[in-house]
Parts: sequence; structure tokens; C-alpha cells
Amino acid sequence: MSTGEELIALVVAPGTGVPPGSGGLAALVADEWAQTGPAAEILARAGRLEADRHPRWVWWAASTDAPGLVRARTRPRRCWDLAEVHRLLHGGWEAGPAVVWAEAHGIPTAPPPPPSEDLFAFAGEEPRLADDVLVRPDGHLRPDAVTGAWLTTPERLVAWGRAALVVAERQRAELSGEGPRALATAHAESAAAVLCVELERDGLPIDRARAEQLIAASAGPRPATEEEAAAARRERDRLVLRHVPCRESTDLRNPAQVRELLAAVGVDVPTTRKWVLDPYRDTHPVVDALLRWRKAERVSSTYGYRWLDTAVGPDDRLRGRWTACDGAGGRMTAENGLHNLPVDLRPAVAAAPGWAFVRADLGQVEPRVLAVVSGDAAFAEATRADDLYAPVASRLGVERPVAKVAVLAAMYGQRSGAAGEALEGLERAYPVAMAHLDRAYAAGVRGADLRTFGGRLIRTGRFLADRPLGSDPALDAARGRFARNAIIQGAAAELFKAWVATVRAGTAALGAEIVLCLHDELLLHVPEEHAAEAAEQVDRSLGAAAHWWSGGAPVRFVSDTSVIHRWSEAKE
DNA sequence: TTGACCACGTA
DNA sequence: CGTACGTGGTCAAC
Repeated sequence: MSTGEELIALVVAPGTGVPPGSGGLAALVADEWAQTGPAAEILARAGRLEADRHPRWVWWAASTDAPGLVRARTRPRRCWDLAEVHRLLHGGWEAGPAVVWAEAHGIPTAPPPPPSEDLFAFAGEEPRLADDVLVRPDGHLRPDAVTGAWLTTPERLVAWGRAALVVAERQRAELSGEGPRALATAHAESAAAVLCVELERDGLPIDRARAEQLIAASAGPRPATEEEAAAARRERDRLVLRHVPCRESTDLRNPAQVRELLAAVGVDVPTTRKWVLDPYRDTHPVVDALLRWRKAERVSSTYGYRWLDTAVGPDDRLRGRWTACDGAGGRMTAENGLHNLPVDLRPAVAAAPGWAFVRADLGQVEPRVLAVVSGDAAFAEATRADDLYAPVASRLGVERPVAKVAVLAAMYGQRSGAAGEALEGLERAYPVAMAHLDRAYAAGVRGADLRTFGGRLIRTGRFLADRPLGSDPALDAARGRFARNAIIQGAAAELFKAWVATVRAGTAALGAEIVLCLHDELLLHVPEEHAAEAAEQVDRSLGAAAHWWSGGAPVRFVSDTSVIHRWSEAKE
């Protein structure tokens, strides 16, 4: 397929001790030309090229080659991320240049090529690689290029950029054999990877005073010294241990000791997990005190003052590393609490003065995704409703909560609970969708690979380890559940990223920053005067992204979109 | 020091 | 608790 796109590789030599892109060399490499020089100069040139020609940027990985560009406020519209496309095509998470190159050339990636600096090799056993040669006789990249140590001259950087273009072409050819959506998925995945760099640059706006206040309410005032911190900890412990006078030396952080303590007061439990202990809250006061203690302990250990001091910058932005896809279904991940901030702390996430948030989250995204990926016309019909469980319930002749449990049970394989009869109803009403889930489960059980709707390879063999298929029924079932979940969760992640990429492109002119991506939820930070328009753009983007992602399937996706000033507002 | 496990926050 | 993630705690093995 000829796209008519201009591909330009951007490669940046890893600087020594400086942020990527700010020192050392960089290169722009296209089919017909190349330019190298100091990174600052090359990045400025790249900025002009972006403005004039909006090429598709090719890089080994946005996290290594794009930060300089992103820091310079160039917003690349189109890119091709070799690492992300590799993950899409071949599954798993490992996607360094060595394995990406090898896989693109169909040469074995394991065992990894040995270190070339043959300190321990006998002289003459392996011909020494000429200094200017990037590709070894065995077809692998020279290892010191992969680590970046070799990328010290303009000529070498150009070779590195050429290699990136070679891989991009091979990946594109391979993708064309993976169905109509794979190429579009590659573009969206690549956009998500550069968005991750932008998310790390911008951070999530925090109202620091409010955060301090919320932490204090749970963990007490900020301790001035180590001794004060220890005293506060002892005081928190005491509020639990006072209920068990004889066992005041119990270490509440040690589950075994806690279990012993509980047994002594007549609470006999297999584990001390919250949902196990919950029913015993009224049995003995120590249970309730313990569960309250756990909550406070969580805030003080994970989301306490240390977190505030290290993860929130002097500009009051919470920053963490972002990745465009995990190793399984392909959802985005984030560190430093960006993806698991307790709801109680969310009032501290606040727009800056003069700015607002546009918050949007997809409603019932997974069943709607199931309607697309399975091609079930009857189930697609149900997605026309704002609440798809309502038409499902009426079709099954059950109450809405029953229908909901049944749909979730079908998708996730819930074994507890009594969804049995409703499940049978689902099989009759939506046989196409149910068969799709069953096939994924069966593929997982037999350890077969499968692909998501957008073309991502799901390798169920990762659970196999060295145990033969069928040797452990529990393991087989676990693979089945994993596979069934991955095709839904993975496809939902693809739709989400298509949506986000569309929003990113469509709201740039409004000065909007995407500041949080949370699987089915999106938070934009926008100048107040453009917030309403950005919100409309978010909704329009969903329609557009869903349409092309689904290939025009008659499936409706809905977003709850609102303009707010704290993340905690306007939540269901 | 490292890896396993627990526990728990989010979707 | 269906799956997925990241974090911080303890423990046993190194």
C-alpha cells in the first residue's frame, strides 16, 4: 500500500549524564537525504519540518528519541514507533532495538547475541567487527549500537537512522498481512507512545495545599523528625492494639501475626484480606479498628508526605513514567500513583487558576467492544441504548442487575454468584458474541496465540513455563480466562488510544494538554475559555475514532463528558 | 540485596 | 472475588 507519506527517521544519541536530546548528536534520515549535527540544531530543524510537511516520524522508541522534540514543544502529528509496532506484531513487552531488528529480519531473537567486546574470547575466534559496520555477519545489530555507546559520530547516527527506516518498511509490510485495522492500530499505538512522553513532561496538576490537608486528615500532621514519625506510627498502632490488651506487641504489618491476633479473639480467617474481614466488623471491635488502620497506613506509606515530596514537582505537577502498553492486552500503564490514586485523594487533583479540566469516561466500554469484535448484530443493537443493560435485561426477561451480572460473568468468567440462568439466556439471545468469547477461552486453554481486533498478538503460552498442556487444569483455565479477557480488554485499549490520539490532534489548537489516561477515562487540562469547545471536540472525537476503529460497525460508544475544576467533581 | 508473597489502590 | 497494572510492607534465601 502506498501511503504517500514522507518517512523521516529521527535518532538521538543518548547523552552522557544529560537529559536525552539536550546534548550530543542527533540525525534526521530520509530516503534521499540525511542531516546530522548537535541535537539542539537537529531538533529545531525537525520542528520546522513538522510545521511545513508533517511527515511521519520514525523512531526506535518515543521514550528515547522523542523527549527532546517534546521538550521543545514540537507536537509530532504522525509517527511510527518501532518498539510499539513490534509489541503489536509480536506480543510481549521486550522491544529494544536488538530484538526489534532481529524480529523484523526473521532471525532468532533468543538466545540474545553475545557481547561483542570479546574480552573473554580467544583472539581470532570471532572476526573483529569493523568500527563503521552496524550489522554483524550473523545479521544482528552490533551490541554497542544497541546500548548507544557506538552512536558517537554523524556517520554512525545516519546508519542508525537508516536501520530504523529499514525496520519501519519491514514492519509495514508485515502489518499489511494482519488485517485492515493493523496499520491504523500501529499509528494509534505510536501516537500513544509519544503522548506518554508528553504526559511525563506536563504532569497532573495538583492542589498541593489540598493534598497536604487530605493526607493530614488520614495520617496526621507532617512529622518534623524521624522520631515524630515513629511516634505517630505507634499512636496509630495503639488505636488498634488497645482492643486486645494481651497482644500489644503484635506487628500489624505482619499478616501472620495479625491472623494469630484475630484467632485469639475468635475471628478465624484463612487470610486477613479486607473482603474476608469485612463481615467480622461487628464481631469484635479490633476488626473495624484494623481495617481503618490499614486505610490510614496505605495513605501514610504510599500516598503520604514522601509521595507528595518526591512525585509532585515544584510546579505542583504529579509526574510518573508512562508506557503506551503493558505486556498483556496493551493497556497504558503509569507509575507514582497516577493510575491508582485513591478516590479519597482525588479532590487534590485540581486545574490551575484560569484553567479547567475536561473529564470524559467511556460508558460500559467492554460490552460495547464485545459487540464490535464479535460482530454480533443483536448485541450491537443493544448498544444503541445509553444503558445497554436495559435492552439486554428486557430481551432476557430479567431484572437489570441480573442482566449486568450475566454479561460481566460471560466476559470475565466469574464463577461465584448465581448468574447461571441468565447466562443461558445470553447464549440464546447473543450466540455470536458468546461463541466469540468461548473461542478465545478455548484458544487460551490450548496455549494458542490469538490477536485482538486491532491486530495485537496475545501470547497465552507465557503461562506455560515448562509444564505441558493439560498437566494442570487450573493452569489451563487460567490461560483461558486470560485470553478471553485479553481480547476484550486489549480491544478496549485500542479503541481508547484511537480516541485519545484523535483528541490529542483535535484539541492542540485549543491549548489543551492531555494530563491523564486511565483505561477508559480521559482528563484534559484546558484554558478556561476553551474548555467547552474542547469538551465538544472530545465527544466528536469519540464518534470519529469509534467509527474508523470499528470499521463502521453499528455499535454506539458513549462518553460522560464534563467541564470541571477538580477530578473529584462530576463522578458517578 | 533479591525475589516471593501479601495486601490494596485503580480500571 | 474476572483480568490487568504499581506500590510498599515482611519474610526467607542468597
